[in-house]
Formats: sequence, structure tokens, C-alpha cells
Amino acid sequence: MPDVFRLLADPSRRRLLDALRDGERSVTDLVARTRMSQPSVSKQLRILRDSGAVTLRTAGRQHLYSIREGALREASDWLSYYDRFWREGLRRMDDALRDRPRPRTRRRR
Amino acid sequence: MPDVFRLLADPSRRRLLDALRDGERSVTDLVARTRMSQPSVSKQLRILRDSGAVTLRTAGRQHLYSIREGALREASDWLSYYDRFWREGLRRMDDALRDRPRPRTRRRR
DNA sequence: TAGATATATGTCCATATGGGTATACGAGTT
DNA sequence: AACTCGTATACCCATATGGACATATATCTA
Repeated sequence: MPDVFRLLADPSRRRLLDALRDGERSVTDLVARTRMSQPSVSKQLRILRDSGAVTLRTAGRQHLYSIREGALREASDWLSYYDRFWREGLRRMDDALRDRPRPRTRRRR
Repeated sequence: MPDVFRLLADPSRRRLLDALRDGERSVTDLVARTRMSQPSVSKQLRILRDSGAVTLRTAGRQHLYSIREGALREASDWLSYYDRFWREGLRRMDDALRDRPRPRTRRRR
């Protein structure tokens, strides 16, 4: 249900994730780094947590958040196709090109 | 302005992009493949086009859309950091892991 | 020109979303 | 216990979003 891309759609959540790249951070810490209000930070962290993107560790009265391994994997996987696609420079438009002046059919390698 | 992740946040747009992976497609074609209404398809294509994610080629009365090279590059780049992060197995959460029972790094199969 | 096909746009609507402010809650501290 | 710090939640609100339906526009065809 919780779509990874939906998560990443919000800049504030991305900023939070960016702020967490170097390791776990407390809420106050994140508030300082992201220029957001504390409630907003908590709200977005809640969303990130519910979606399994981050984990929470409680240390006294501090809540330390950290990125969960593989959280963005789904998004990354989806995009990886296009990455390969462009890097190899292979445009598989043969079908679409069929009604054009015969662009020389490519063979499967 | 037009955020790539915002684009990808909508499943219907992702379906459209998926349908375009193999090359350019007409609107009718996309309608058939995505099970969306024609106006919805056009609407989302409009958004994708305005954002520079797809390009349009007119052939008679058909509008042929195709993914624009490097359109999702920005998103991919952003994610690449985390990818590297996890693939190398480098979790800089030593502090956090300190009080856990040795999570044992997974080996590559 | 009339009609059919292909696509785009306009309008309306229901819903989701994110921020802000106030407030509640929990854990230390005195 | 009273107070303070750190964090979470509740509520309200303005806005964005996406879909459906009807309709407009453009291109071919008879």
C-alpha cells in the first residue's frame, strides 16, 4: 500500500532521509537540519516509519531515527531498468519503427 | 520545479512509462495497455510531457509518445546514493548497532 | 462537405496532503 | 510532585490531485 515513490514525492521527506544518510538522528536534530517545524518533522517521520522507510530507537527521551536498509529498494529497482536502458543506448523502438523506412531490424543478442 | 519524484508518485503515470519502455506508443495504444480512460491518459501524458519526461511525435492523427532519454535521471541519481550505500553493506550506524546482537552481514549469494 | 477517428481540454468533484498551532504525553530533573 | 525537555498527536485549513464525463479540435476518409 504505502508506495515508495509517494514517499519520495514530498521534498520534506527527502530532506529528512538526506539528513539521515550519515546515521541516526534525533527529532530535534532533524528539525534543525531541515528547517521544518517539530510537529511537521514528527508527522513526516511517522509516515516514513509506517511505511518502513525508517526505524526508531528510543534512548531516554530522545527518539533516534535511522534509515532502514533497503527501504528505497523498490524505487531503485524500478528505475534501474531505465538506467540500463539509457546507459547502453539501446532504444527498443523496433515495433514502433516498423512503419518507418525500415530502420534495419535489430537481432537479439 | 516539476519534481521527478512527484511524477513517479502516481501509479498511472508509472504505468504509462512502463508501457513506453518498449518504444513509442499512440494514445489509443496506451489507453488499451493501461486500462485508463482516454482523457485520463491524455491528462497524465500532458503532465509527463510538460515535465520533460516524454516527447511527442505527430504522425497523421496519431500522437506517438516516447520516453525522453535521461528523464528520470534525477531520481535515479538521488537513489543511487542509497543503492551504493546498501550494496556495499556499509551501514554507518555503528552507534545504533552497538547494543544489538551482531546482525551478521549477509553474504552475496 | 459530412462523418469517423484520434486526441486534447474543460469542468466538476471527491479525496489526499502537508503545514501550522495548540496540546497531550513520556521521561528526566530538582 | 512540579517542572522541563523531547516528541507525538489532534484539529483545522488551504491546496493539489486525479478521475469521470462532456465537449472541442484536428486529421483522415467517403
